[in-house]
Amino acid sequence: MVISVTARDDEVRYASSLLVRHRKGDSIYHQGDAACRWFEVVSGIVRTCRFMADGHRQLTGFFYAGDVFGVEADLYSEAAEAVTDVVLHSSPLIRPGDPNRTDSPRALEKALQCARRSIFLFGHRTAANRVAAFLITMAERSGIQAGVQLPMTRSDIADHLNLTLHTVSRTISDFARNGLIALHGRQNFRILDLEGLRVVAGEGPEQESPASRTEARKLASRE
Amino acid sequence: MVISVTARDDEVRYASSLLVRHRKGDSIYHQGDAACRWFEVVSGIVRTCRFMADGHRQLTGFFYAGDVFGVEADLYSEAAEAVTDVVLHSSPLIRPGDPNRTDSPRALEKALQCARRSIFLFGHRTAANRVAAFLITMAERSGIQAGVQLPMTRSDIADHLNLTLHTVSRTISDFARNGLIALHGRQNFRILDLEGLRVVAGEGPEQESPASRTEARKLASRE
DNA sequence: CGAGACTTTGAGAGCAGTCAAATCCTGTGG
DNA sequence: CCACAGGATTTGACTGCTCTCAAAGTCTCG
Repeated sequence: MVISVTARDDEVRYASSLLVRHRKGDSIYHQGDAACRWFEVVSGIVRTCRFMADGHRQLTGFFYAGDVFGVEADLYSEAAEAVTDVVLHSSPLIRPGDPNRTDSPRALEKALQCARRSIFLFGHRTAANRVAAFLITMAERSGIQAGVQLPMTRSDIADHLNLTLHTVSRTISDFARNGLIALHGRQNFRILDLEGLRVVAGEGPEQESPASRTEARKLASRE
Repeated sequence: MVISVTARDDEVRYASSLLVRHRKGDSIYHQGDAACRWFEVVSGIVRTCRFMADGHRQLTGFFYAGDVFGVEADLYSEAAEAVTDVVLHSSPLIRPGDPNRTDSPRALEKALQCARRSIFLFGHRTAANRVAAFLITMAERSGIQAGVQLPMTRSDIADHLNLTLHTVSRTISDFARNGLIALHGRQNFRILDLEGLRVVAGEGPEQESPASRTEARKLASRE
């Protein structure tokens, strides 16, 4: 069942369930829109972002197949955009005349899981910590070790990790120089040394000795 | 209904609902424990924290009266501790012989709301941004403008904002010197200039001009 | 092949972390 | 009631990591 998202009438708006397609770069909903539907990613990748008063962008999450976004109470507090071409499964949050939410606990749990993942990333202190943790997460989510895709731009990654795109770029280049990963083009990499990457992320076996932290820093430092 | 939390038998463990008391500093559950119950704060304040492999602590959230924590799927991914003496309302996540979760969508929504608040804080770039946003949040949650309590230590705040306790202390002192807030002892403050604080947080009216950012920096800078 | 966007790299400045020490509080014991 | 011990907080000096500003390089799409 595929219904164009341009339809506006309530019949479609409140259809219990529909599939929606969006092209890369499209906006799915805007920050401040009335929150009437929630989404589950069928294929492709979505990003949610919030625009701050000073003009800078915070990227609150990336959503892959199976992930849930748009579960909000009143207004969407963040925008959702398609990172790649996407297919979404969309359901109403509230039906007309029915004050009960129709989002299942399962959807909420998934949304919570995604939120926790974002919080976890921010627990890492340095740029190397955060980028390493991000790359590991990407590899785990894609399920493959070789040929992991990074479909988002460096700028997206930067706004997600609260760094600048320069720092992200430098750090990724350093990882490649130090043999932790191998880059194949801009948006494709392979992890060469998962243990080393975990140590740089601050999640490694880490003997708790001050020496090992110095070690991790050396690995992550340029040259 | 008050039942001591030291009881271990299943009758209590799976009681549909009970009140629990904890003293300041007590651990409510540990990272890695089997997640069998979730909690709603009746009074007092709770913090959840995750201990990273390198020994540093990430404080994932503060929970006030009405907030929900401990809603997790399998194991608790973070520890929960009492910041002050607390009273909690506790309910089982799963009942024996009943594979369905008993946490209501409402509890999940609250947990999600708390998670979003944490993510929001991290969207702020500088130390001044984050501390200002944190203080505003604290004031809003306490509902009062004057005499806002900061029951957690500077170290707690630092681990929550991903800063050091030194930077937190310096920044708060700067705010006081610049007339944005007034400190009354260590754990009590009053907002003197909410608009100014919002500007420093990067959430102010902010004319979008480069000048205003410089302005905010000056306000936040020492001297 | 060319235009444009995205990415990489470099140099310098500024902000936050580290190390160190002084000061302030709080609870305890005399 | 006061002195004291211990922890928490504040402050200072310095280092180093990340941001800013700038420019060159690379990839993609028409």
